[in-house]
Amino acid sequence: METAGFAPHDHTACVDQAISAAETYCDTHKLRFTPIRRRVLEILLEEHRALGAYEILERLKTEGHAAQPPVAYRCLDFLVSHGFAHRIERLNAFIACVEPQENHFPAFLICRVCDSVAETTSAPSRGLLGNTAREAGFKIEQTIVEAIGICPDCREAGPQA
Amino acid sequence: METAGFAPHDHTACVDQAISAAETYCDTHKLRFTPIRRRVLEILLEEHRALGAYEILERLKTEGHAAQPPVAYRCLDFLVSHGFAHRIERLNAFIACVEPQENHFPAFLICRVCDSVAETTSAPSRGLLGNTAREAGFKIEQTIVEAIGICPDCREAGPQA
DNA sequence: GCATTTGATGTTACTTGGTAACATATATGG
DNA sequence: CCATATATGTTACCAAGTAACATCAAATGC
Repeated sequence: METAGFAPHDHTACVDQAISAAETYCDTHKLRFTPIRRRVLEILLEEHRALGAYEILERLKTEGHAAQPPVAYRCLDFLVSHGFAHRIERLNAFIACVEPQENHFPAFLICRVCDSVAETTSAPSRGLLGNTAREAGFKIEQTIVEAIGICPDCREAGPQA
Repeated sequence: METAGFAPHDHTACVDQAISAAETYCDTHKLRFTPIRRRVLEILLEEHRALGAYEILERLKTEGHAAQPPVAYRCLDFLVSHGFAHRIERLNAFIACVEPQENHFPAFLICRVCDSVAETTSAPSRGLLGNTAREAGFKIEQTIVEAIGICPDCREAGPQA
């Protein structure tokens, strides 16, 4: 399954690398990278697509973890608030960050046909939006940028209008 | 209640004007601006803030309309798909468009303290995001841009961290 | 003007997404 | 090793959204 960058790459290595990067980051920032938090991040990395909280919960359940909704949401809150994962508002779903701690202005390309998600960057608060906000006295803390459209694979597969 | 532009204006006039603009647009485009669609748009315009579908439903119910969820969602789908209203993903809510048919790249400033929403414009698909998408072969059809932060009123009212 | 078709509304029943509140366990700092 | 903070487990709920089907009204063809 290759959806995140619409291009192939060595997936096993990217999972391992991301996990150990997260481990290192948590060590140096005195965050607790507990087994269940780690496991949820692994699931997101392995699937390499946007997963709903309840999908994650299902996987945890089959693996013998406690699996009431708050379990998943708490892990996801941790991962999102520390930049290891992102929430995709349009899909009510979560996806592992491809560049943790590096990119603080993530933007997403979301295919409306297959729901694949690619992460990229954008800084709308530096442009028109930022100016407007400044003039209005609104202090921007975070931006959500999600582009909806058709990914290259679905485009080739046929016109969906 | 002044939340949309963080600045005062003549609200009664803006409701009337928006409704008759919608009416005219529907006439010329052979769309059916039915009583319930009109009423939902009026509610959004009157409240002048982001409303959940179920809040709208409550109001319809007290006014004697049918009020099962699909009633609200269908009206909202109509209003959104024709540009009379927008969906605020972050809030799972809907708000009347301030510039129907004019601005096809809406962006929103959302106060995380009072949930007020201001509409403005942004065109991220013209910048970095657009370039990345083009290179990847992703065809952008719509963009969601929502900035989270603190509005001027809440900022004055006191520091909320 | 009447039948046909198309689009809108009404209604039931259900799925998915998210959280408050509280009990329990596990680290970590004195 | 005790106190405190933080994380996990669990119950019970609330909020958001939709599929499917019945009914109704408006436009269209004849």
